[in-house]
Amino acid sequence: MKKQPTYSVFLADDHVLLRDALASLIGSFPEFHVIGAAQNGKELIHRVSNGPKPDLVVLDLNMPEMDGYQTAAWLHDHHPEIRLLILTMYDSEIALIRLLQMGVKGFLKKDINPQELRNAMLSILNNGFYYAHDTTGKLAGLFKRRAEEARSVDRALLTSTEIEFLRLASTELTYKEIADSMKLSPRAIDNFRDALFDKLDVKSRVGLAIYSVKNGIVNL
Amino acid sequence: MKKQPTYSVFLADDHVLLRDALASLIGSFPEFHVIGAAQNGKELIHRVSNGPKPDLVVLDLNMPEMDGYQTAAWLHDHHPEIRLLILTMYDSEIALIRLLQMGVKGFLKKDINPQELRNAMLSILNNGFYYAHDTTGKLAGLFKRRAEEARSVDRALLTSTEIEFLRLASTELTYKEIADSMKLSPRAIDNFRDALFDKLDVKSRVGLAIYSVKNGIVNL
DNA sequence: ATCCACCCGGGGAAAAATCCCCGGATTTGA
DNA sequence: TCAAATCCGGGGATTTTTCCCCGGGTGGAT
Repeated sequence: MKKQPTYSVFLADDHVLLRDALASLIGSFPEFHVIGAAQNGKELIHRVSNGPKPDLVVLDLNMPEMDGYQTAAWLHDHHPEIRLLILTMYDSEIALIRLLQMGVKGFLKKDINPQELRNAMLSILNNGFYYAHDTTGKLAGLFKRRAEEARSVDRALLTSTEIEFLRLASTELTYKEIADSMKLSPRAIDNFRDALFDKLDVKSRVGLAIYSVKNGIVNL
Repeated sequence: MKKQPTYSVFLADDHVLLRDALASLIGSFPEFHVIGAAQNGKELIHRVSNGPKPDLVVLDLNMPEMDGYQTAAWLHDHHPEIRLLILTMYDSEIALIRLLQMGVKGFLKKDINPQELRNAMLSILNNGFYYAHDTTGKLAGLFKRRAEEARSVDRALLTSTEIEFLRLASTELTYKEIADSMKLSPRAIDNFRDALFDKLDVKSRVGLAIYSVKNGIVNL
């Protein structure tokens, strides 16, 4: 029997090695105990639905089968009391805001040291949120712009249609085929492309594809 | 003092968490001991040059600063007696052959379990090589084709010019700008593009870019 | 020497992508 | 209710990409 209560944590990451490493690392923190680990969002949801609810879920953003975005959305809808910490390969303003809206309380790039992870988890549970230093900088820039012009935040967001378009633009389909696939006219596709060129600060379709990969919109 | 000799291992991976996990995992195998770990190829080379030489180097293919390809080439040139095990995110026939020519004795996808890693390391040191099951399949297909038509292996290889082109094709430069940058005529660029479309089985520039990302030719 | 693969380069044409112009419908918020 | 923003869509023009045709040079292997 323990005197002080510890937080329960559930993990999801598709890499066995990293998952095990995270599990044993988190288990070594006196404040936490790992109650389970899954290799994708689908498995996590299944096991959380049919088992004990963790205080905190640590999610890899880039997973096959069901990625961090989808999983975060589901958790936010069905178990809003569960805190979320997202691990990402890369950080981008847009990915960040998208996650914020899904009830994510913290982000961490994957190249972290153990102490940072512990700080993040404790901060989320005690303060309700956690932002790494570089993340903070991005957010600060964002809110600063929001003060200047209110539409900045909206501008920085991607709609689900835009995301769907980005996914298709990262394939070998032509815009015409993309239009068919999305049941839109080629003209509408033109608008999405141009809007995204502006929004994401790229100049060509290759730029869109690279952006999508970097931000986990497409999984390789 | 130990009765049985153990193999010395040096690690290189840019992710702290995974690097630490690998180090402690490998250290727990009775046959191995870790003599060092670096976060990129540059650091690895520096420390191997000025320190003890390991029996085996375990390398992440996708590293910033100096990636697995470059590092493998350097090791092969300067310390050919050191065995190499490469960890990759994705496996592709072409990346594989490229590494084979650099003296790499083994490949492993990153989503492995601990036992597989140990088997791989032992196999490389005892038998001189290691191929995972899926890798074996790819190689088998390759050698089969080689028997049929000798040029298959050459076909499957990328020249350094092609790699340079792929790198530039994964940016927002136009082909004309790429031509300038490579000091070639736009026509020559056309040839590279068409040859690679055929070789890599893609149909558009986006396909080239995605391929390059998947195979670590470009680092994000 | 001869064959082969590779590298470099050209003309021309079709398709795709990029970039302007524009209006109407719907939604959102003041 | 009115204004602003967003979404969808069209016309038209330019640039870029893609796809054919073609030959010359070079270096290695037989």
